Amino acid sequence: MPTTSPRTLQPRKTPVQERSAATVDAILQAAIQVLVSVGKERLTTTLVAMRAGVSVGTLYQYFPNKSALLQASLKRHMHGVSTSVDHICKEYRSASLLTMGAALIDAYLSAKMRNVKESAALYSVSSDLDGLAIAKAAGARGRRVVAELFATASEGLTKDPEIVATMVMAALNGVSRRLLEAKSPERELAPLREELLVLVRGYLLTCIATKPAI
Amino acid sequence: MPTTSPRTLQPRKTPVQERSAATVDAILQAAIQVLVSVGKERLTTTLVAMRAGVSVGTLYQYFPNKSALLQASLKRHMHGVSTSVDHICKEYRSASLLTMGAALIDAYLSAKMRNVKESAALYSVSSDLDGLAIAKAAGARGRRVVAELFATASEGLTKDPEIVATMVMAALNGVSRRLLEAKSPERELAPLREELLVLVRGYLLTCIATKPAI
DNA sequence: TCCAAAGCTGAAGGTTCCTTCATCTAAACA
DNA sequence: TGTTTAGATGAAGGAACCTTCAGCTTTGGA
Repeated sequence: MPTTSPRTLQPRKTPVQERSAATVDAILQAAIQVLVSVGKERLTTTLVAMRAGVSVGTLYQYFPNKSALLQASLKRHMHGVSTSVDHICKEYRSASLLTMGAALIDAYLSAKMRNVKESAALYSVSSDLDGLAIAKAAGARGRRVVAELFATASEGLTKDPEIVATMVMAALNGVSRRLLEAKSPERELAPLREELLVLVRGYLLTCIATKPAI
Repeated sequence: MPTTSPRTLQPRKTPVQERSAATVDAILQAAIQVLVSVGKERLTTTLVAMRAGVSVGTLYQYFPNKSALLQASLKRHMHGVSTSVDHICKEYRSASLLTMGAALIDAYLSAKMRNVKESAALYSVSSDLDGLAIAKAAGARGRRVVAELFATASEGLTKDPEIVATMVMAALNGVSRRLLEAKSPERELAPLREELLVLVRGYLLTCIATKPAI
């Protein structure tokens, strides 16, 4: 019977044996697969369990409800992208602003393009009420990290790093989305990435006092 | 009983008397209101009908199913934005590229910001399977119209108008989205619009041969 | 080898909500 | 005023699907 879903969205059981960790992983992967193949509207917990090769009951041992399952999938995906961005944010501290911009674009786009179908399918999760909060949080976090990176730019910013980060990430998101909903994202990647570099470079040049030769 | 929904998403009855046209309008408005207040997940046809001050049966006289209702709402919203963009695309033919860019930003942002809650709520509709097709089509159309506009720029483009339009619209979309999911979009509008102008101007300057003074 | 804990099962309960249709009311028109 | 047609009603049918739980199987250690 559908109860009023408990607001705790943590797994109800934490894996202790190794096999159950594998089960959780299988369920999470299956959720993505089902999402990709039938879409969020027609995704059912039974379908996900089947795809994972377990029974529904097992699914509910690790996720209190369907929404929690979807949120976990989204978090996992977001975490992958965050990790990529975090990584280059550490690597490029104190570099030149244009280098940072280029590295950011590369990292973000390749993370999103690693699995196109998955990234595209998760947009539907990130726009319902539960998913939106996660997406917003991830966005805010990314913005903060990138702003901190920009603040270390060797040239020195003439603007608030926060707003510069906001604009760059917004442009990046806009292009990613456009890319992911294209008929053939792979084909469009190269030209759009190139052009995005131009866009971001042109903008970043307005954020520093002295303009470098290239 | 839920039948296999007919794939024709046209209204099943075309209003002939004036009152029924008013009814359709009320239903469409109510759909938006319910969407804003409870979200797509908890929107039900009965709720929409109640809000519109009619019975469910009436709703089903004009929309074959729930999905069609949502699609009609989305189309209506998209059409509003399209109209704004189309309008400035006619008005600014043969103007300078930078003028076009500024006008486009103004038109697009003010159309989206006219009703913030509505625009934000409709993102959830435009990411399910049915809505996505509509959103994609609207995006493609917008891109085409803007590319045609850019092609008339007085300076003459050094790049494919299509890709220039793609980038500008992607950036515009990215910033809109960021704006609409902010805690207080109204407060952020002015600074982000300003910065978006800088971003787009910087980019458009790379798309023409001779650079104007300002 | 045996037991306790962890993990797994899946039929069934129960709720939600879409959709229909027989019937009623209002409008247009002769 | 009577008739026809458009428009509106809302209770009820019934599909879909989330979630539970009593019992079964597997694992790991004593």
